Amino acid sequence: MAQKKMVNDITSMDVDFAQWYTDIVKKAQLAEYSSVKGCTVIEPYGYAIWENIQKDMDRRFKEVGVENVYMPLLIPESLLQKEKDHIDGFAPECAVVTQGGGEKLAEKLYIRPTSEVLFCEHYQKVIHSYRDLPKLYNQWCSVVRWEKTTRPFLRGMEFLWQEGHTMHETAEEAKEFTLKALKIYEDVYRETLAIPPVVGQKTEKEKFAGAEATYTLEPMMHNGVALQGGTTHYFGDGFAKAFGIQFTGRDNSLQTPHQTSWGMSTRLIGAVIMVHGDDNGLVLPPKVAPVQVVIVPIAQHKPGVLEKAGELYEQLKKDFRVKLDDSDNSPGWKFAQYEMQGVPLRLEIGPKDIENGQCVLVRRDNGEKISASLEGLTEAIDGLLKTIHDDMYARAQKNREEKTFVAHNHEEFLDIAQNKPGFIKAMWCGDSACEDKLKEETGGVKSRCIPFEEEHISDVCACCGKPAKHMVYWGRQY
RNA sequence: CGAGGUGUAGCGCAGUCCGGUAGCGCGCUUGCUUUGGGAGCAAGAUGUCGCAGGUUCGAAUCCUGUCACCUCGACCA
Repeated sequence: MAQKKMVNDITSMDVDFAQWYTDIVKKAQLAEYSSVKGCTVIEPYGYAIWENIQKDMDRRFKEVGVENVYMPLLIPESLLQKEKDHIDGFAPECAVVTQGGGEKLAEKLYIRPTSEVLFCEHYQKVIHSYRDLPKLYNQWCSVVRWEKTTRPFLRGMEFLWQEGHTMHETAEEAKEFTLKALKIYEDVYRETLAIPPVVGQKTEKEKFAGAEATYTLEPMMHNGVALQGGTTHYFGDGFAKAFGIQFTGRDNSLQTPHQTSWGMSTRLIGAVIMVHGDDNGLVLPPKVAPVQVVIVPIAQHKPGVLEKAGELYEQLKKDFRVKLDDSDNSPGWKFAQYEMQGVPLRLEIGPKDIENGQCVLVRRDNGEKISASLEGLTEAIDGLLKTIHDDMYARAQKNREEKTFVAHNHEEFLDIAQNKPGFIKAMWCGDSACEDKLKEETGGVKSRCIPFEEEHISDVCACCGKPAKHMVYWGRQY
């Protein structure tokens, strides 16, 4: 970071990245621990970020015809067992209700780890004709997975997410929608969160339990570690057959629909922290920042200062999310506070500024101070927020590029895995045995995805030397 | 679940080895002075020492158990 460290409460990311992350979560007042391991209290400031992400995603879903619904929290064991791969994948990490109203239950109820089977049970009841398709449903809810290690926003026992579940007349249409959902997610990353993820398909070994194909978005954190930050799945008709979902087709024959599901979670907040944050705290993309501009009056007890600050607040709040901090804390304290909280722009207004008909704008992302005329201030701020977004995106992209390495052979692969944190681009034969071997040899480097834009690095697999089928991104993950 | 570490005021810590009834800094409250990078002075308030047992006249301190959190592994969004 070129920027000087001005906030001392936060551990430097170069000293201890994990501690840095925890410090930000706590100091920026995003979340607090609760008395149950892995279940965190999301505080107002953290939740406001989630609400902004939600609004943005929800709008995009609705633009393509997706409708919101709500499914139950509890899943009967028999229902979960209908699709074998699915229960094999999820049962070990489920919380199960065995008692209710003081009585032992005749059938165990699973707390949803994901809701595929509930959607299927419902779709079986409401899909009868090709005229009922497609069904494009989404729900905003929380799910529970009994994780062994937990971290706020990155891995919790309970986490908030959205899960989309769609049914289509043809395999072709379902496959297309799987990619359409992926594109929406990619747009959210780029346009809203200012993060450039690597996008591609999961290998057979890494795909979702019960899916035919899984697509993924893999943003890179500041320290070179990947985060699986959203997946979309094409299910074929496997679940539909297991649940007896059938419809009468255009040719009057009985057919089975084809299915997709896709989800993104509060983990996105973790990604924002670890992609954009610096040693002074959080750095929020303007599109999701709960406060886009904070007004800090200087020498606020002097006549006219608070009045002017109030006027600016009234003016700016028409176009931006603005906060006026007229508390008695010193200006220095306020600067540090809003830097920790990642507010994109700080507006300082003091007696000297008022005399000159200007104010001082300070960018959180690079610390730049700008004297701005009070004339045309709205336009200036609007332009600055856009520039901040673009610059944040460019920095994230640069970091990803600088921490992406090419391995032409096995030796290079192991050397990079050992010495250079980041993504590795290398050829792969398609055999999951090679994935296992590389993971074992490197102590945790796994295939991230087969990107849509593959490059030709060599003719042979970087592990076994057999003819290569794909170029794969590899890396360590949270 | 394996290995290591930490639990004392809202936060960060000292005190634990060698038992004697609780301390520091920040924050908080009130007042005055301050305000362009975490303000100053003065006066105050705040603790079942993670929890449960045990030893002892007496336990933050010794013993046993237990829980939580953090870091590193294995598993996952």
